[in-house]
Amino acid sequence: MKISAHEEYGLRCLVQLARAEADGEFLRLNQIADREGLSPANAGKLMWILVKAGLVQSQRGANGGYTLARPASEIRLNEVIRILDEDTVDRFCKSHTGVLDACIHTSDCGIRPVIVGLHEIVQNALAEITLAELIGSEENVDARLHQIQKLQSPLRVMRSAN
Amino acid sequence: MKISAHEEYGLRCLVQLARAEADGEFLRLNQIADREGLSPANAGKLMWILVKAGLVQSQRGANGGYTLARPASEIRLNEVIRILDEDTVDRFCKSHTGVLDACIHTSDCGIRPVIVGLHEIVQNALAEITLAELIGSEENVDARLHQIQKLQSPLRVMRSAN
DNA sequence: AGCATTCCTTACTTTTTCGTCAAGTATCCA
DNA sequence: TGGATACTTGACGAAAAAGTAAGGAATGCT
Repeated sequence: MKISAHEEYGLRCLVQLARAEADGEFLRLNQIADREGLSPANAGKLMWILVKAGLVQSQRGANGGYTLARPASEIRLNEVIRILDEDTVDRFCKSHTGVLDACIHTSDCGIRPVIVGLHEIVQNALAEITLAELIGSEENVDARLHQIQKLQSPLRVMRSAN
Repeated sequence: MKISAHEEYGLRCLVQLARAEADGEFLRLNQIADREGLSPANAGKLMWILVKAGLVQSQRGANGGYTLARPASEIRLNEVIRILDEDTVDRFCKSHTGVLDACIHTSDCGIRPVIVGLHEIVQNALAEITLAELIGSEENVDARLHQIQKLQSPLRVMRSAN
């Protein structure tokens, strides 16, 4: 259970665009790549995925570049992760109805709901965070995360008393 | 953000052992492999990881096989997933102190806490489920999952009113 | 119109992960 | 003690993911 390179780097590129959002300026591919320390070719592929999904807009030619298609405050991380996943997931489950009910090989054991439920939990947590919240300091983001997480902790506290 | 083949299959093999727990019987490699539809060679490798981690015990020779090292009710899924992850994670972050604070390349953006926090949320959710709870019907497991998830929902309900 | 800039697209290479095989070793039973 | 059973372990090949490279297409400037 870990996030892929696509997800992490794609998200980072989006954060760069969110930072540039205030200026209303376009960010060139080289700028994005430099700031995240990855090759222009690689960043280009990531950006194309995000463009295709309608999350960012691109402008070709001189003075071109990338910019967010919507305000950063209206872009939630669950959407971002879902888009960046699709590339790799599509092959596995061609028709992913809803979440991914059909992906898991049919079996009579109780594992399928675990996998599906786990994804739901992750998606719900990600839905609580917007791109705009990621451009602040690390402390703020961390606090936000633990605020979300705290809604989940009562059970743990009760149990950890044994 | 998805679970790897190691994680899914390893977990399934453990569920098989949990089912056999009541009989106090050992399960041979072939039995496990047959019931989960994977090759004996593959299942063997998974089982060895679990043996090495101390989660299951193995008995060699005639009448040998595998059995859980602890009661299924005392094995939580977060531990299982962590063990099955380690194999692939070790390469990435040699010294994973605590969760995985050092894995993420040092950067000044706010993404690191997102990744770390996300893992914490997943781990906490998994910590609420034991192996014993997975041998019931799918409906029960599903209900258990949504019970855990519900602790997280108030925020979502508030927001979805816009 | 022509040229420079920048994104777009496809194909290829490398790396990592997944699964298989076969030889090795321990245990039990007759 | 000998043989059968069954786990152990390292090496190998295939498949998928990640990253790279190069030619094509659109845009703006002079």
